[in-house]
Formats: sequence, structure tokens, C-alpha cells
Amino acid sequence: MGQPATIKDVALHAGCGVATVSRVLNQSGPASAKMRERVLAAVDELDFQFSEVGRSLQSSTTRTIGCVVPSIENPVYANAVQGAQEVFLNAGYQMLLVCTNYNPEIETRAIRTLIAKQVDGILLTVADAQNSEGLNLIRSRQLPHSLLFNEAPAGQVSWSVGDHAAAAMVADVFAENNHTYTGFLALNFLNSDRARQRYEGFVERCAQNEMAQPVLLEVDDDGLDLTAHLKDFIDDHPSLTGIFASNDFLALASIRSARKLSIEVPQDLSIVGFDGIKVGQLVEPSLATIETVPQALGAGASQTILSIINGSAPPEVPLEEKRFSFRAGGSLMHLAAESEDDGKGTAFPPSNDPTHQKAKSNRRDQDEI
Amino acid sequence: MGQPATIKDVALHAGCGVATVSRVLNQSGPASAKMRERVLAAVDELDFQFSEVGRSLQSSTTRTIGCVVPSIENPVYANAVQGAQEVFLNAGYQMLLVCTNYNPEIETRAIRTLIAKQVDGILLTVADAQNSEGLNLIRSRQLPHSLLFNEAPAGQVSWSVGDHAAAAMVADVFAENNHTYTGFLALNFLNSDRARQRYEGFVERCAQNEMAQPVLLEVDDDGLDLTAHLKDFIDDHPSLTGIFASNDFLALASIRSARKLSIEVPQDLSIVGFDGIKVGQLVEPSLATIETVPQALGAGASQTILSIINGSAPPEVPLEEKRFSFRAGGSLMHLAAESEDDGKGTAFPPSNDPTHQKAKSNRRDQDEI
DNA sequence: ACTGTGTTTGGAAACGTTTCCACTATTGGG
DNA sequence: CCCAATAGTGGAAACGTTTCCAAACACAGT
Repeated sequence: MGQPATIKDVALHAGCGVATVSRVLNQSGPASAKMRERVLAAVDELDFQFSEVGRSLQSSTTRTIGCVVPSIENPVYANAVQGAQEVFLNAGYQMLLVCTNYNPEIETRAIRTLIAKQVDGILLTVADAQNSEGLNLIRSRQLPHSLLFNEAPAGQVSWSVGDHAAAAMVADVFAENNHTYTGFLALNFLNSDRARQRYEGFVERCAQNEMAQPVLLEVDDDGLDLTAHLKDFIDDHPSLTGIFASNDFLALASIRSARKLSIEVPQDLSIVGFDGIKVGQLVEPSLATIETVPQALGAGASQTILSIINGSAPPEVPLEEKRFSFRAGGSLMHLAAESEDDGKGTAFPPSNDPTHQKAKSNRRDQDEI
Repeated sequence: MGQPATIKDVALHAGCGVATVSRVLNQSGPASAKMRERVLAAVDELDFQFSEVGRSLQSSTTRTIGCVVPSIENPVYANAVQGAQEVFLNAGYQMLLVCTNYNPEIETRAIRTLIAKQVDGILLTVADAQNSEGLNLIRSRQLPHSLLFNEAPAGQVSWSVGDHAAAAMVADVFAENNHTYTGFLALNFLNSDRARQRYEGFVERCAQNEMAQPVLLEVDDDGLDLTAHLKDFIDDHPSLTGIFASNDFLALASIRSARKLSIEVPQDLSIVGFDGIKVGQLVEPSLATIETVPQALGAGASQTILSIINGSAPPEVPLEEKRFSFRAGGSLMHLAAESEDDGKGTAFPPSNDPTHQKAKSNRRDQDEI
């Protein structure tokens, strides 16, 4: 059998018109028992299956959603995409996935192709939400869509972590633990508006907490060897007691580099990460970090799109408190009240990590440590 | 503007026939300069873009590839999918992604839908390659496809790690380090033919190396708390000196559980993982593991599909030696030649991990440790 | 001026589906 | 026994594209 059977072949085989076949198979109209049987037999015989392409042309709907993210090597995006995929699949949609590698050109081209393929909606994380050609295309075609991880420009919906506030929470945590001199460690600072927002949130709140202005350390290579960078950084800023890494991998790499430099974490240096990836809880010391819920964000954004498509009420974006929380961990140390530059404070008992403990900005949840 | 413009609208606007528009835009035939200009102006005016749906119907090609994997939360699959996606995108194809969650029913339904959508090829990792309804559908339609991570049944191509041989290498490594009593730790043993093959390869080579028959420990929950399991396991088999975990997350979780039970890794217990995920090198002790190249496998499998589509020569699947290697790490200890059950052997210097070092089956590459 | 060549052009069919509409049986009631 | 409903059926148009083919046109050489 060469080409797959079409509805015409079935009609021919069953000795009826194509309309009848369509009605029987879609149960969309009357059909005698006799006809139904003959059609079903022919379908069975020919191994017939409707072509969604023909169907799409006629119905101008493809049951397909586009999904554009920077990368799925990052477990945060992987989780979000997985959550989205699941929601879509349950609703009878499949997902076209494009990874842009933070490259705006790929981003634009991909979105253009998705539009040409007439996807019913697009879920996307763009490099820069303020200035995205692809996003403009989507908007001008009024295609159902939702932003994910991007802060929405105006009064638009967006399923983002709340990077600004989360980073501010990190500043609070540092303050509660008497850290004054901190650094901010970022990768890909230029390409990502998310890293920038974390930086801003952190800096602002540090100022409010009367801490020193955080020092920015920007690394460019994706490799894991931060040792040289870290050494320079510490040498230049010897009074530093804590580093906020803009994601957990950077945080883990910092811990490892510190170890190589004989800097003890957390005794000599505290590290706080961002994202809350799974392995953070498996390592020693466990990683203090901002825990996020990427899967829930992905699922929520998908539901937003689905509700736009079928005109139902879109889900509410949860409050910030539901989107992130501080996860305590052994990589952060509580300093003595009068912070010393070289402050070896209270020993941190190993393997003591009250996982998933929340910090409210104005309380000191870490007291018992 | 309500509905998007079609080629007819453009023709009308430019005062010509649709054939001319098609020729101009596709540069697929002659057109006078005047006509070209008018058409281009109309396109600009109407913001016209071809509909891939109409095009697909006419050309019976969709420039879309289906990709079916168990999950992308697992970084191994995430890497592979990313590698595949990149190759496809460069070749002008987009990728429909479905995650099956190891559920054969979802797998079958997804493949059926992909076929209906007339994808030009399918890249897939099935739960059980010997017995996959979806795979049979694909085969009977002669759709270009390639297996990924599955061992191919007969003389078919398959981009797999070589689980059997890789697990055998782990047995060799244990033997070279004088471990005799080992255990095999698996998650999802029932749903995955990959875990089974690793187990078999490990068991067979252990026998060849005159080691004891490995003890099987199967865990079912995806949570990270192996402590109870591990305690029972060690209590039941006190002579155990090494555990082969069927993936790196399990290995890391084991290390953490061991720490909670005051079992020192590697002094009291050696752990070897499988996959070679990035974080394995960031933790202390660093994880001894089988390093794999998921991205390369994903890319290779994609190229296989593309070459089937356009009739060119398919790429060769690399030799097993290129697909995995042993990565030494601090979680594996070299025991004294006469292995003792409680053998506290030579101390393992912390932070000594010759990363990415290969072990040939018949040599003792670990000598210098 | 007219034929022959070569270049542009547009009409129409085809791809696989759904759906409207008109047509033919079938049935029930008078 | 006839008429009016009604259930069942199939032809045809439409969706947006490409491509075949015939028609129209321009132009050079006689």
C-alpha cells in the first residue's frame, strides 16, 4: 500500500458518498445501520485515518500550540514545558517546541513559522519582552498567547516568577542573617531581562536594608569552572560574606570553586541560589535558594491560552507568595549580630536543613538555626 | 483586519492571478518586473504570509517531525531533545513534542495523532521496543523514523547508549577496585527496558568477574527520600561495599541517604551512577558515573530521519566507545586487594576527581587514585 | 504586414476534509 | 391508495496552496 487511504477511497470501498463516510465517522449526522457497518468495514480494511491537514484547512484550526523557550537544558524551563505539554495534551492539543538559545533572531523566525503553520496559540518566553519582534507579530495577529517567565509590559497577563520581589526576599534573608557585604553573580546578564530584574530587586532591597551596594560579578562562559573568576572577585572584595547567584547551577559551581580555593561554605562565605532545582537538596551543604514552581507556571500559562481559545474565563495568576518561597539550606550562615568581615559565627550543623521553610520578609525565620 | 489574507486577496489587490503571486513569492517561474513589484506591494500592504496548511495539503509534506519521549524532566532526555530540535530547526523542520510519562497508552495515542497530522518523520523513545503498538503503526506506514535510547530489535538502526555494555563496564570498574559484593538500585524497573538492560549487563559481567551476584534494590517512589530503603538494604546485606545506581539522581539521593545513616561515602560504601549529568561534577564527593552523550545521540537520530526523508546516506551510529565512558569520581573507593567486608581502605583525597577519565575494560585506569 | 519564437500570464484542477443543500426512498396517517 | 412528512444519501462548494497548460502578448526576422 503506497499512499495512505483517503476518505474517497473509503467511500469507494463502501459504495457510498464521501459525505456519508464523514457523517458515520464523526457521528455528525444520520446514517443507516447498514451504511455504518459498510463504512466501518472499509475503514478497517484500508486502515483509514483522517488527515488532520485536510481537516485543518477546512476548519482553520490545527489543534496545535507553539511553545518558544530559550532552552530546555535548564531544568526550570524543562519543568515548565513539561507542565504545559501535559495540560495541552489533556485538552487535545499537541505542542510545537522551539528552543531559541536566547537568540532573538531564531526567536523571530520561529514565531513567524509558527504563525504560518496556523497554530491555535503560542506560549512563549522571549529574550526581551519590551522589545520582541515576534511578540509584536503575535499581538498584531491577535493570536491567543501567554508569556511565561517574562514580566508583562502593561496590564497584560504573564506567568512569571516575580523575579524582582524574589530577589528582594533574598536581600531580606541576607539582612536577617546579618550579612552586609554581598555580591550578585550572573550569567548571560545581557541576554536575559530576568537576570536584570533579579539584580535590580536585590540591589534595591539591599539599599532599603541599609546594606552595602552589592557587587556585580558577571561571568560569560557556560563552563563550570568559576574558580578563577571567584578568586579575583574575592581578592577584590575581601569583606564579602555572601553571594547571591542568579541560578542554582551557578550557586553550586560557586560552592565547588570556593572549596577549591579553600574557602569554606558557609563558614567563610554564604551562597544563596535561585530556582530551587531538585539536586539542591541532595548536596552537602544543601543549597539555600529561592524555590519556584515552574511546572505550575507552565500549566497556568497553558490554561490561559486554552481559555482564550474557547472563550472561557482565564485562570488567575497566583499571588507572588504562591510563586516563590525561600528554601533554607546549609549554604547560608547566620552571622553574629555585629557582623565581622572575617566573621566565623556559630557553627552550622551539617545535614541540618529544614527544607522548604518559608521566610516572610519581616520576620526572622532563621532564628532557630 | 479579521481573517488573515490569502493568496487570493493578494492577487486581487495586485490585479493579477493567483498563479502569478505564487510564482513571484516562490521565485518558481517567470514574472515581469512590473508584476513583481505590484505583488510585493500588495503583500506588504496586506501583511500576507503563506498558510503552511494549504501548502501541506498540496505538497503532502508538513516540514514537521514528531518527537516522543518519556519525559524532559530527566536531563538526559532534555539534552537529547534539545540536540534533536536544533538539527531539525537548521534543516527547516519544526518539532512536535510529546512526553509520555512512561505510559504506553499515551504513547500509542500520541503516535496515532502524529501520523494523522502527517508529520514527515518521528523520533521516539518507547517504553518497550519489543512490544510497542505505536512503533508498529509507524513501521506499517513506513514513516521515516529513528529510535532513540531504545535498543533496536533486529538489524534496525537505533541511537542508544549501549546500556548493556556500559553497565558491564561498571562491573569491571568495581572489579578493578576490588569490590565483590555489590547492589543494583533501580527506579521504574518495570516500565523501562533500559533499566532492565543495565541490570542484565551488570549481572552478567559481575559473574564473569567472579564477583557475587548483585543484589537488586527496586524503589518505586520518585521522591528523594531513600533513607528507609537504604537502611533496610544495608541491614539485609551488610557485606555490600558498592552500589550501582541506575541513574545519577538515584546515586546522589543514595549518597545523601547514606550520610543521614552515618554511612560514609566512599569509605563505607562506594556509589556509581549512570548518565553523567552535569551536577555530578559539582558535588562533594564528585560522582563516579557512566558519562553519556545524549545531545549527540539526539542529533544523530535526527540526522538519520532527515537522510531517510531526502534519500541521502544516513550517518553511522558511533561505536560504543564513543557513546559512553567511565567518569571517575570521589564516590568510588579503591579497596585493598584482599577485600574486607568492612574494609576501610586508603583514604580518598577530597576534591580529587580526574574528570572524564576513561576506563578500558581490561585495564586498571584507576591505579593512580 | 505577417509568421514564428519566446516570454508572461491566468484559469483550473488537485490535495483531503466538512457541510450545505437537494434529492430519493420510506413511512405513517388520512 | 395517495399525499406529506421524514430519514437517509450523495453531489458540490469551500478552505489555501501549487502546478499544468493554454492563451495572450512582445518582438525580431523575413
